[in-house]
Amino acid sequence: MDSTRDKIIKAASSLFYKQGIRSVSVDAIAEKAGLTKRSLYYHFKSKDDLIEAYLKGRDKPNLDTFEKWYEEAEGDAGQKVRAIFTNLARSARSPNWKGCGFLRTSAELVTMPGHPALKAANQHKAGFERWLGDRLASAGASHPKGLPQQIRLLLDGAFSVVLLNRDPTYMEIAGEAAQTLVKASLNAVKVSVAD
Amino acid sequence: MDSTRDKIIKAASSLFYKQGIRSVSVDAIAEKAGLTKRSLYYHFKSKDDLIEAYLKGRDKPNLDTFEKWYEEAEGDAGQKVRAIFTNLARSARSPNWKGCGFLRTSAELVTMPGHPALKAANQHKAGFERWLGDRLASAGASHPKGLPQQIRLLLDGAFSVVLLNRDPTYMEIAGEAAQTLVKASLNAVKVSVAD
DNA sequence: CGTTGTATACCGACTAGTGAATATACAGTA
DNA sequence: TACTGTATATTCACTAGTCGGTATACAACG
Repeated sequence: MDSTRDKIIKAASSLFYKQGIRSVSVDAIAEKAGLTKRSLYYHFKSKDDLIEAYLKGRDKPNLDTFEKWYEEAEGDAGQKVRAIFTNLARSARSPNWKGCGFLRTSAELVTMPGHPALKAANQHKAGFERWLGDRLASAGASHPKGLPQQIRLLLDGAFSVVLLNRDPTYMEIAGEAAQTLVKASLNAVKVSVAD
Repeated sequence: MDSTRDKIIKAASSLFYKQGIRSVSVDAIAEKAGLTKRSLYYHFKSKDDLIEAYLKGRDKPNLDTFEKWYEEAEGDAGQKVRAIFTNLARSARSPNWKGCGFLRTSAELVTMPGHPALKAANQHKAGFERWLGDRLASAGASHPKGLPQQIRLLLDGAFSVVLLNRDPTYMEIAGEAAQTLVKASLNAVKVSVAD
């Protein structure tokens, strides 16, 4: 039993992800949600408000998916990180896959720095880094200087590259690189402990 | 002495890069180019045509800049690759910097797979990988399996991340990671030769 | 005379957002 | 039980403006 507000967010999210922000009209969202535009404007004060709600609503589900992929993977931290990319590669093979909604929205809203949706996108990505840093730290790679950021760079790079060339192989390549970096970081710790 | 066509491409490129594709009207481009819309449509058959010309026009200049940065850097291949990211970090500190036009365009045109502009973007990125692969190969990292792709992933990742969070530090972090990967690849070759 | 290029003026479709009326649900009260 | 007040939620019809693209005309030039 979705509230009306939830129905609107669902409709908006689906359309925004599929087609982008500017190319989706408020009319289209209202129609998909099964109500008139005027009703939509009763629940949201503007289209910008809707964009923000879209990204805020994707934060937890996305993070939960990463968490699940990481947990159910076998092996050491490097292999578990790599598993995220492997799973993403599988997703990317679906024709419905359209890259990362956060990144695409940020590309479209360059003219609006400070837009609340961009803040939400930033918080989501920062949350991912924090989560990854925690996992890595508890795996022994204590204080892996810049490692979560490096992996995030590979992840967001893979999103962008595969969106452009539609070759999910790049997702696997990014996964290999991420595993290499984790391994290098663990070795560095081992060496410094041995000294 | 720019031809009318060149003036139009310049105006379009400037506006597209600054504001994105959909948010720029053909009227605005015509005005910036100093002619009427009807004249613009004499030289280009559609806005899509203009988008394609925009990206095609950016291919060589961008590649040349990378080439220059690589050549003028000191040190081994790893350090030269890293220099590209360092230079990019400097660019990214300018308020006019708006990420990678190819990537942003690809994010905006998700609904138009096969769009000629997307093909141009793909060719540009493939050209970058080829160029990088050549440099790496002649530096001794012969057939560095997936290395140019990995570095491209870091590069495009850095474009996307810095566009979102406006923190050029990530450009440097990507540069470090790229250097690490080059070094690891060179070592792997050394080891396999020693065996 | 014909080709190339420019200008004015316009088209139909679509845009985000709003004014004003109305339907629905539920509280207090006689 | 029946009436009334009020907040919530929804609808239709509309505004004022923008969009990509075009019909028509005409000027310059070889």
